[in-house]
Amino acid sequence: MAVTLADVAAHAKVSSATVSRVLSGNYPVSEATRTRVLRAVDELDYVLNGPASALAAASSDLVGILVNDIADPFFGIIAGAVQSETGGTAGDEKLSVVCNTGGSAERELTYLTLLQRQRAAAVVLTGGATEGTAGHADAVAAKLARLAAAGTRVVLCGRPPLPVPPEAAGGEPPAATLTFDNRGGAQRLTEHLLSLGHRRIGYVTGPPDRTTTRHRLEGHRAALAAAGLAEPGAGSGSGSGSPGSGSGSGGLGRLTVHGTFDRSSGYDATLELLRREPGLTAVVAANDTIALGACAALRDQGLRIPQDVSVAGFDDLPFSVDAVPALTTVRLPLHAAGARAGRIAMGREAVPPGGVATVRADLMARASTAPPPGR
Amino acid sequence: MAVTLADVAAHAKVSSATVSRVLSGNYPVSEATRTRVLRAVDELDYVLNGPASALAAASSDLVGILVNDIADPFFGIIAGAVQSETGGTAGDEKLSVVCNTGGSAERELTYLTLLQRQRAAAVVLTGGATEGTAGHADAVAAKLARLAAAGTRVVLCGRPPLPVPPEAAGGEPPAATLTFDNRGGAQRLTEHLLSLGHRRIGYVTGPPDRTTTRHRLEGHRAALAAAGLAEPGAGSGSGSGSPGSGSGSGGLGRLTVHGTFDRSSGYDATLELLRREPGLTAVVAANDTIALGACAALRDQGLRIPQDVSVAGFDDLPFSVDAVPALTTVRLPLHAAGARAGRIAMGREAVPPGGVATVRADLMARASTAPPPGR
DNA sequence: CGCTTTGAGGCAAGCGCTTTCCCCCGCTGT
DNA sequence: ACAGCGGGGGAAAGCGCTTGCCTCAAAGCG
Repeated sequence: MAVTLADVAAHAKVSSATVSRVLSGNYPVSEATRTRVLRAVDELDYVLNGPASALAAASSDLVGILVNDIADPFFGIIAGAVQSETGGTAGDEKLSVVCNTGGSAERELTYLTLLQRQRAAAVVLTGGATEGTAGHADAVAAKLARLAAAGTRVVLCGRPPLPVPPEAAGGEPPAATLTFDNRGGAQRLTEHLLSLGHRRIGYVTGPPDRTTTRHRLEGHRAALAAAGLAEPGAGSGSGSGSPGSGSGSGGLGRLTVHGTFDRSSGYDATLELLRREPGLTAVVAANDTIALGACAALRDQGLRIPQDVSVAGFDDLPFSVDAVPALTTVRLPLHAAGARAGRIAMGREAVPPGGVATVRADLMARASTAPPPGR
Repeated sequence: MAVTLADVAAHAKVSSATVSRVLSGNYPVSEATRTRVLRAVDELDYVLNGPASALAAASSDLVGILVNDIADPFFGIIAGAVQSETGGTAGDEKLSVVCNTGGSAERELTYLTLLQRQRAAAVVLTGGATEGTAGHADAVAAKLARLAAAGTRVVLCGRPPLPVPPEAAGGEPPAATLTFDNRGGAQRLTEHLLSLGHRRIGYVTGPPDRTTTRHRLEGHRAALAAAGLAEPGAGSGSGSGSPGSGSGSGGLGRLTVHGTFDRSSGYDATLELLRREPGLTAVVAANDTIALGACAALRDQGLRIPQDVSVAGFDDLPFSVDAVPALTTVRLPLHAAGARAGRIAMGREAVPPGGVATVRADLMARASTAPPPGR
């Protein structure tokens, strides 16, 4: 039905092999022939058959990007940056397949299989891995190893490195990893609050089964602990290896409330925090979106920011600087990290030594934090 | 190198045809055989070769989504919604390929060709079509017609319908279209401001070569005109057919300033507006992001919102309700529209009669607009 | 009881490309 | 002038799957 290579070949009076060579460009073809072929391609309006090409060449030009939620600017920015490196650059353009996992390891696995099926050239995984469902995390790791073995480049961006498989401890890491310094950033943020004089600091976390959530909380607690303010009932940030222990909401201190990474949970959690500790002088949120909800809740309670209560977020999404007052937060260089991930995925940049690079997370002190009312 | 169908067949002691039938499921296979095959698939860790399958079956399970900028929540939300319908639902899961066109018709064309090459099952185009580069718009339309002819479902979401090709005036429209009521929404928004008593209303538009920009501006002017306030030098919203006339920034009234769809252009444009007309009592922005920039600019000039100047946006992105004060805007049901586009793309929902459906745009009057200071 | 119907599964022909061989032709070296 | 050589181009063998067609056996029928 459609125009095929053979049609073009006939039209240009050459063999189909020649046409293929002209199109792929990796074989010497005389100038005369090349123009003749190109003319024929043009006249017949020929478009290469991707599947056939991929089958014959045993490679495709698809790059997969797994995100938790594409509607969330956090992921949107990363995905966009990855694309800017993998996308329609003349020459070796790749098509990027963005897959919404919703943060579920199960769907992650599904998509990974789908991408494996397409023989994707590379896969970039972003977002926190869900650790909840025990078997899945391992299954994901195993799948990634298999993808890597099949020649797909695997890059993790903004998630912790894969556990090194015990059997192949010496081998190449199956995935290049760009991990954000969530722990350090969170720690610096809370230190900032402490140095302003805050002592009653509430914390609104993300979903308990995300590593991102856990690492940020650990940083927060480390800062608290260093100031001699360890919360009761909080097992301060220790080993990151043991998933099993409890489904999450146990063991949190009185000033820590779990939420999801969205605005309304930030709103509700802040109300809850206020109920538990009316004398709160600061609220730290696990991300900017939660912080926005926190601001709304505080304002609805008649509290002024930052005069009565300071608020801080994490991520430094574009809207944060426009919040009123401008939000103190921790900047994650999402675009830069995504772009780097994209370059690694394209094989244009070397994998960081050891397979893992930590991306810095800088404190952005802005107007939403100030000394507590007492001082 | 990889496990193939034949390997599975050998392992299960059946022919490869049978394995294929078991996997595709559209052919009667006895229960005993099916389990045997499935077991073999499992044991060998077999993954179908997508390209080979697509080649043989002459169809693929890719859906393309073209957006201007995936990092922009406007597009992120639509893309996410499309995916929720086309994505990993058990059974006929499709992989969605998100392509950032950056609003350039040229890149749009590039991606369309790439998708055509992949024999995509469907393509959803969002975002305003750039009309600037004359030939490209036609080329895009022609390409879409060709895609449609080749069996790819084409859906336009949030952009105007394709011009009906003169030759095939009676035929099926090549694309199903979901178009936002930008003109009507903008008109209602400006009417709202007028009814509050505003007369000196500044307008910050988007890029001049987008239909979205134009339609919103037309609605704004229609409202102005109806109130007897037509701006000098503004050819009030008339025919939408003639692209050629001028590259855009001519013909705008004194109170209209062009920007791009981003925050900083909103900031700059608002400053410019203030310079031109210090007595301004309201600023209408072509979208929420611009409005945020406008708010920042006004605030930096010591003006209060809404007591001194009212501000309104368009789109009702999630952050708009959290702006301080909450932003008056026009709500576009992005998620619903995207989901519907996805369903149409999957062939699960009928194309609207005539091929075109208009999606409503409702005024959301919030705290950022109030009567002007005089009254 | 022999013959037709029917369901399950095998055979093999491609799908449209890439790529390995190989050949042909014109050029250089001696 | 002839063997040698190298570059441009053709023939054809797959790549791994889907599917039309056919076979075979068990079941249904008169």
